Amino acid sequence: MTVAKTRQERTRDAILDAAAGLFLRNGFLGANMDEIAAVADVSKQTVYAHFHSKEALFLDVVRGLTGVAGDVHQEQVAEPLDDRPIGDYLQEFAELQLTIVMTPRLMQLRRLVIGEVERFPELGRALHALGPQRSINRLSRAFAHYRKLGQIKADDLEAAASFFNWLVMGGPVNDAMLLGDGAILPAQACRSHAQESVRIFLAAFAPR
Amino acid sequence: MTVAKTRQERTRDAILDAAAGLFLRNGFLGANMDEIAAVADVSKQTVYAHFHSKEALFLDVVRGLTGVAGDVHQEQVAEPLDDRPIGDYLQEFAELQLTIVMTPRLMQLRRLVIGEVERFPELGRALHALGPQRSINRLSRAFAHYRKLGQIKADDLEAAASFFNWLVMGGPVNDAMLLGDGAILPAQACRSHAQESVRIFLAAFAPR
DNA sequence: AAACTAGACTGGACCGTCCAGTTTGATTTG
DNA sequence: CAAATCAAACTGGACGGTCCAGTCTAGTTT
Repeated sequence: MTVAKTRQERTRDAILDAAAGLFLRNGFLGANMDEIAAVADVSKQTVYAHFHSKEALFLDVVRGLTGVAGDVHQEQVAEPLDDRPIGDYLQEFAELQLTIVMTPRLMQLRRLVIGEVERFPELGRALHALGPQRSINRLSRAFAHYRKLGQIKADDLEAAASFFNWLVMGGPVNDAMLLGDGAILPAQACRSHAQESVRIFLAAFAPR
Repeated sequence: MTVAKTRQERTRDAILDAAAGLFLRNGFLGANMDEIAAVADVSKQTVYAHFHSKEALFLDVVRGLTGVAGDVHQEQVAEPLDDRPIGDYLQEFAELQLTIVMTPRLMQLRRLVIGEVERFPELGRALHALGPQRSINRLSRAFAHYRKLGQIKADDLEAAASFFNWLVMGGPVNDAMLLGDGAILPAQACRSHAQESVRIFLAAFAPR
């Protein structure tokens, strides 16, 4: 287990935690190192002992957040390779996706990265690869499975996966981006939104 | 016409132009007033004669950009109220939407506003209202028309409009947000993307 | 007379460094 | 086993250097 942490590790985690909060709220330029140190309850010198610059700290923070986000998603979404009908699989996928991705923390991360794309383009690429792209890849693999079973009809599976993904996520994500965390869908609405997305998708991609 | 501008107006426009470029590239905190004055070829004092603070200038710049964006869209998208079949209308709508919205300038504006949503929430609301919401409202009205003609079958027209909108825009917009302006679709790809979006939508919402 | 210029200036924020001392926790020693 | 020792980690606060919003002044253009 990773239970026993050294003092160094605990300090480092405290700094990363404090920095995450302040960067997420204030952006890269809006956050300052004195406050990060204060919130982490650590001297400024210690911050610089662990991270040699504000930029390095920022990169570590954001990479950590995107990595965790990607992993959580990876683990929770069920595999398609059983005998469930495609409709059930898509419904579960959509609901999980909505509840995992549509959290204040992840929406703030997304805003932060988007706002800094000019300054840190690699963060945008990383969030893209671990976020939407990862979901689309998973869906593509599931679709290959369901195509063999004759439950779906499509030439370009990745394109189909992308359409389904944005059918589900497009509205909610973009509302949350522009309207703030208050626009995040309640769990109730997620169900019916997912349901209608699945209906539309299957109307277009189910054989017959 | 608005051809003859006073000196004051010309100066003001030069400042707004320079500020737009720098804010779009560097963000609110990343841009500075000395450079804005220099690029506008104007003294700093003059900048402050026209805008009493950096924040006021920023708000004017962003409101101007979102207003123009909304208007251009408003004017160019054709009215649905003729006897074209719904497929043709949707195809044109989608292609226009893609070419008008997916420009570097508008994507930069979107990134800027998203990055500053915490600091300036009203800008997020404005961009939402004049961007996605406006398109969705237009579509809703068109759908009401087509429903009367029996060319579409849906209970909640606004929900249907939203699904169509994000079927078209979801992937492209979000790619451009995270991957930068290089990820903007070439005109060629817009056509087929729009085509497939229309096919999916009509498979789910055309009667029969 | 109104609008604008050039550039010096103020006050404050903030990154990153420095340094003299203290705490922590493990190891060694009596 | 308890006391002494020790290196690494951390403290707290001062400080240099830079950047920048906003003001001021004295002069120029239209």
